[in-house]
Amino acid sequence: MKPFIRVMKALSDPNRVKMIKLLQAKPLCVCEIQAALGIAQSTASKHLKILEDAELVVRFKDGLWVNYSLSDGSGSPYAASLLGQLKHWLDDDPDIESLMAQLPGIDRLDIVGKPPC
Amino acid sequence: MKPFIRVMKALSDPNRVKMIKLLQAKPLCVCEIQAALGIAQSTASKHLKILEDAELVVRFKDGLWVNYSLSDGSGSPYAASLLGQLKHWLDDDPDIESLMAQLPGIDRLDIVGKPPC
DNA sequence: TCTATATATTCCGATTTATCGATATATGAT
DNA sequence: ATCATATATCGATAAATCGGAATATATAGA
Repeated sequence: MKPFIRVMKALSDPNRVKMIKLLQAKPLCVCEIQAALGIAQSTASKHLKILEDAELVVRFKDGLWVNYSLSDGSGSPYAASLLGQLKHWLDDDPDIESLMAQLPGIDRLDIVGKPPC
Repeated sequence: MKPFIRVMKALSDPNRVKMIKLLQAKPLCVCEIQAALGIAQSTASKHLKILEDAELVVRFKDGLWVNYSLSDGSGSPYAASLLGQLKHWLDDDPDIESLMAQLPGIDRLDIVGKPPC
């Protein structure tokens, strides 16, 4: 029961669902997700932990960055099923559409904002 | 987004998931569900409203009783998908097993407890 | 109409959840 | 070793959620 509830709870928050949709495009680091959603860094990190605990996403470090990507679902049949459905669900949702539209402009190297010249 | 979130939230509570599993066996009235779960009547009624708003269950009145049964899913693809999966999910969960085991002993006519003789 | 009963709604306290700012941790570079 | 930076954790606050008791609503029967 617990693992199932964990997956449902994880997908009960709009920001976390948006994270899943973002990660369908490509793996992203915390700061990119944070920028795409316009939320505080601590908030993004906590949401990602909840998604990870539900086995919906996996994390792998790359130097200073921590990248997240969708889980392959092997750890949880509930996560696997929902991830599969979410591949086509919500694609025509206005919030999701505008979110995905701005994703190409998001790059971890632009976020810090290095001073010119 | 809202309809999807509603379904996920509805299935994020153990008591509501148990209600879905109970209704897989047969339609039940509020008092039967309340008795099976051992919760207050107002609590049962409130949970059922949340499930109904998510289009996971439907209600039909029969005199003084209000019966609930699983939705056919035609109103929400999210509800339809989750209801389909829940047909086989959690069947071996200890809580669900003991819950279903006591279901045959639950009857709306026994709940009121008519005096003997 | 009055009574009894099954359900819905309201009210309230307790717990959880979402969010952010501040701080701690970890890693790469100097 | 020190510094800078990306991320995680902690602390606090506001909002949402869950539970039950009390009350309101609706319907069947006398």
